[in-house]
Amino acid sequence: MNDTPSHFPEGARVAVLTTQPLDGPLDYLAPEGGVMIGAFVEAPLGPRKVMGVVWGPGLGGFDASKLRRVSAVLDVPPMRDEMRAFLEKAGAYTLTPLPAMLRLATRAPALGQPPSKRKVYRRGTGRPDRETGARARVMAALDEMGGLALTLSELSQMAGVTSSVVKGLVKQGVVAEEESPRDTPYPRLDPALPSKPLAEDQAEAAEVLRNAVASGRYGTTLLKGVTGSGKTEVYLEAVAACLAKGRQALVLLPEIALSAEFLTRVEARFGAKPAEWHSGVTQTERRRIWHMVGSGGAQLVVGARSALFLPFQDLGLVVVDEEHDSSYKQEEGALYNARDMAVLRASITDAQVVLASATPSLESWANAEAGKYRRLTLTSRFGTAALPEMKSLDMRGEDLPADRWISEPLAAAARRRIENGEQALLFLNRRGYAPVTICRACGHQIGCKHCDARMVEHRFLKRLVCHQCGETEPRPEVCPSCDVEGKLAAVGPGVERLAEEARARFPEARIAVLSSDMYTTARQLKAEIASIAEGGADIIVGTQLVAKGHNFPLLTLVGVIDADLGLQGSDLRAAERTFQLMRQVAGRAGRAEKPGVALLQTYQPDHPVIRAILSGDEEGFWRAEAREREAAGVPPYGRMAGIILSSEDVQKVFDLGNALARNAGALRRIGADVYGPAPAPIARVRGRHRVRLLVKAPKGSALQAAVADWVGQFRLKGDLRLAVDIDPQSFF
DNA sequence: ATGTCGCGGGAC
DNA sequence: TCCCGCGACATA
Repeated sequence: MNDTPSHFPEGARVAVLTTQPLDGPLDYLAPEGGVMIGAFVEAPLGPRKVMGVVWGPGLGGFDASKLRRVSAVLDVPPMRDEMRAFLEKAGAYTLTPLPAMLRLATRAPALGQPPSKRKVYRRGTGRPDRETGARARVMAALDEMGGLALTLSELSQMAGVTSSVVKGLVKQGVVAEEESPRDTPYPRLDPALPSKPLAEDQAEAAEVLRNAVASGRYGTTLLKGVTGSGKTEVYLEAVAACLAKGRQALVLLPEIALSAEFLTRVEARFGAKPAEWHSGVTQTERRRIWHMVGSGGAQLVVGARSALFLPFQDLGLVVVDEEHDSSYKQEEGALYNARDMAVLRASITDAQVVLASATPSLESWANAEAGKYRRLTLTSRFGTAALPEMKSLDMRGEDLPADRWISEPLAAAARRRIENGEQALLFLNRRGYAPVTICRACGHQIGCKHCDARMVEHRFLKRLVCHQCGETEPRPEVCPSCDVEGKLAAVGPGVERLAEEARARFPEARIAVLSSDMYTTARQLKAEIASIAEGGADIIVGTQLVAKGHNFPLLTLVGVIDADLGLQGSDLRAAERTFQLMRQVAGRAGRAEKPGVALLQTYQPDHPVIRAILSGDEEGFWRAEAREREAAGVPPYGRMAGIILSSEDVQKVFDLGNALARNAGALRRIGADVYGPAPAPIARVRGRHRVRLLVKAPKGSALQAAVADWVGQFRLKGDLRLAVDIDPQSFF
């Protein structure tokens, strides 16, 4: 079957894939001593030397006399066959050129170089000339480590001494100083430690997952359960089974930088912290993880989506927590959804996938419904918490002034909670101060110069911001249309304006605002969340930032200011997103020590989505949603369309890119996913321009024809490729 | 990505 | 006439 040679003798023709933005691998001659397939090498490219991977036998079709020789084989274990297969399939799936895929897989610094060293200290053989308290503490600290070495700062901190005490002991040979590579294995995790007691349905689900992992085969399970039903404990048992089998596990989290809580739970279950991979980890640590994952020195990685491209030696389980979360979509460079890539990768390495969510994505729901994914549902809620009671507040009967949004019943409910020492959340999913700025002199609404959206006033930032393409400008004093001064008025609510109203309505209460543009660093945000959780605020005014992650034990009331907000407009996924968001936000009041309530202010209490949210009839909702999509010709999974264009007329291509951005709203209405702002969908590759447009459309459908036709209007010479099936299951 | 080549325009 | 800077181009 497999006739690809695994070793190429000196002088043989080999294909080498580099991270240079070419179309694919280039042919080289194997170096002295030959080279293995998958080997990391250094190869000459023009006047430079670049890193690459031996991808296979030479492709030929290039003048043999012009071939150059691979200049060095790097001292890194070769890339495994399955990793190459994964990168190729994932690249084909997402229409991403292979070099860009390789870049994802080599996101660690100084790959080829030998590991840097640092000094470490352990117990030596000598005896101290004098016994002092400080010296005794150093010895005790080292004895406690049972032969494991410590760094100078770790040791002096543990012993509570200055570094000179340690240095003094080193001179006498009491403490041994050694050089040790920084790339050290992670502490062993012990899957045999006892788990938390599990409720009956948790125990059953855990057993199913343990058996699935034990099978050593591919399979995907959708693990569904409301907030607080104990999904984490259940999938940690799958992780335990995987580790016990000697295989590696990966847990993907959407907001990893904010997930200190999760790491603590892992430590409680397995006795040590796992490796942590996200954009915030240091270069040294990235390198360590990359190497340890490859050599088996890391059993469990907890990470962001890019952790999927680490060189696992034997990956047995991938958990995608909050699988519906949109941050699994990578929208720059390579375009992919980590949820789908997890399924693909697992199928290649005979691993299990657990997709965990309280509100699964329509795609996963459809795959479970079709029998492609196993489904496990957790119903009982663990501990004392109960599902928050959910009620609608019919706003048609409320007589609110035009610049106020908190209804009387909601304000009264919030007041009662605060008086009890509990917390209330006022939720409005709109960043900034006001969504519309209108000129009272001429009626002009300030729009974005680069796309079809309106500019949103952000008073905190003192700017107008486009939420579609990211364009910002200072807040103008005069109307850009009629030049009249002082007539620009803010219309409609944003979270900043809601906070203003809350401060006026509840002058005694401590009010915290949680919106992403108020915090410049994740650290700041993390600190604010922690302080709120400890009771540092009475009222939280927030955007969807509060829907995720952290648990607020004092929060017993969730008030949704405008539950209909997401249902306006004609976004194809509006219903799905609103349903998920409302259930998630309401769940924030379900984790408190006392039973909570969620109040949804709405003008359409009879809207089917609002009714589904209130009744909790998820199955019914998904079925209706799937039917509706089918009727619209837009199935949960569609096709990815890639358009590769020749640049006969460069300006036209850029016009297309700008048109894509300008018409992003219109495209979304027909079900297209437009990734990135203005020229982002365009990549220039060797004189040709590549535009990628992701469309969920079945082959041969009217939608697909419409997009092709639309692109055709630009009269570009190029081929429209509508090829790749986007359901990861269709790959195997 | 990035080094090289070739060309146009400005300074001398 | 020289040289700088920019864009196009090729990389095996």
